[in-house]
Amino acid sequence: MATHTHPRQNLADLTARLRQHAQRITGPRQLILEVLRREDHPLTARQIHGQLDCDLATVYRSLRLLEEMAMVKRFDFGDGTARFELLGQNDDGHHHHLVCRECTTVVEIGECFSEVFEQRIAREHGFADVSHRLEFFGLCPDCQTT
Amino acid sequence: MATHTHPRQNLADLTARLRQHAQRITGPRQLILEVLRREDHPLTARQIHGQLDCDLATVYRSLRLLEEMAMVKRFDFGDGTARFELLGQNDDGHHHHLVCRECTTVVEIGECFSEVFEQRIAREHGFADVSHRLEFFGLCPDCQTT
DNA sequence: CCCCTTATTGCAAATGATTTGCAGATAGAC
DNA sequence: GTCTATCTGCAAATCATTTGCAATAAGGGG
Repeated sequence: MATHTHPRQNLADLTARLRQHAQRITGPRQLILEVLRREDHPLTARQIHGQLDCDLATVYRSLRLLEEMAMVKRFDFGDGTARFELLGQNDDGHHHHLVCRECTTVVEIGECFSEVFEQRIAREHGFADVSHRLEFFGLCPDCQTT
Repeated sequence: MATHTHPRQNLADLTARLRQHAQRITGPRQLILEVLRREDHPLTARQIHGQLDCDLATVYRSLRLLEEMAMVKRFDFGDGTARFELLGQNDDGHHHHLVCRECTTVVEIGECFSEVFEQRIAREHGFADVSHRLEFFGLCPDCQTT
């Protein structure tokens, strides 16, 4: 589970998962899943909305729902805009990214180095249920030729 | 430089540093430095403004200036609100935090584990000038008794 | 296949953090 | 003290995200 995989799940499975939790299987919800399914990288609500034909508010509402049912994971690259990735079954989606400061190209980083430290930090400070958020930033090969 | 220190710098030094870069040594700018100087933890612009008597916009403008001159460092805990900490001289301010998900109590984490990985990740993906952002989240001792 | 109830959508307005335009205020050089 | 460019305060603008509400549609029951 250390490696980040993109199983390219089929829509039927996704719909089934959606059905387990959500009240209604609606057009917008399926469309959002379709968009996320064909992307390898996290998308903003606005980017998703751009490939769809429904209200932006609906995109936000659906993403929140999908996040609550652990079908989607929210990432934060510190630019004030949330990004979303589809999660596989039984995947907690924990992984990291390497983001280009210039062009926002995203590389998925499968491994996680900080898990070991989580334990120690939790113990040292008496915290429970400790998780972490780690993202890398730099200049991608293309953007270095400035 | 691995440990995060709070030298509690004196105001004269801070003002001197401010003078090196900024155009004017103004009241608001000195006040903001004073507020940050007596806090051990990152503060939001609003929190700083609460202890001052100047416009919120001025606080934002000043923080931006101080950040540009590396006297202040901006942190992002993923809640949509930036937080700021005073930096010591020649301190890049790189360190991490352990934040309580309930009460937002912040523990400063001096050590950094990810530096080693930065190098490798940069090499593996051809990125240059790679940095990272890492924050831990959990439940502090007080908030576990729910 | 239609109906009915309730969840969901679209639209517009609200929110909250942060930024910006502009006219009046003020550091700091002379 | 004067003068001028840099600040500040205030109000309005932005941007991501949320929310109220009336209109719409999903899907269980007949």
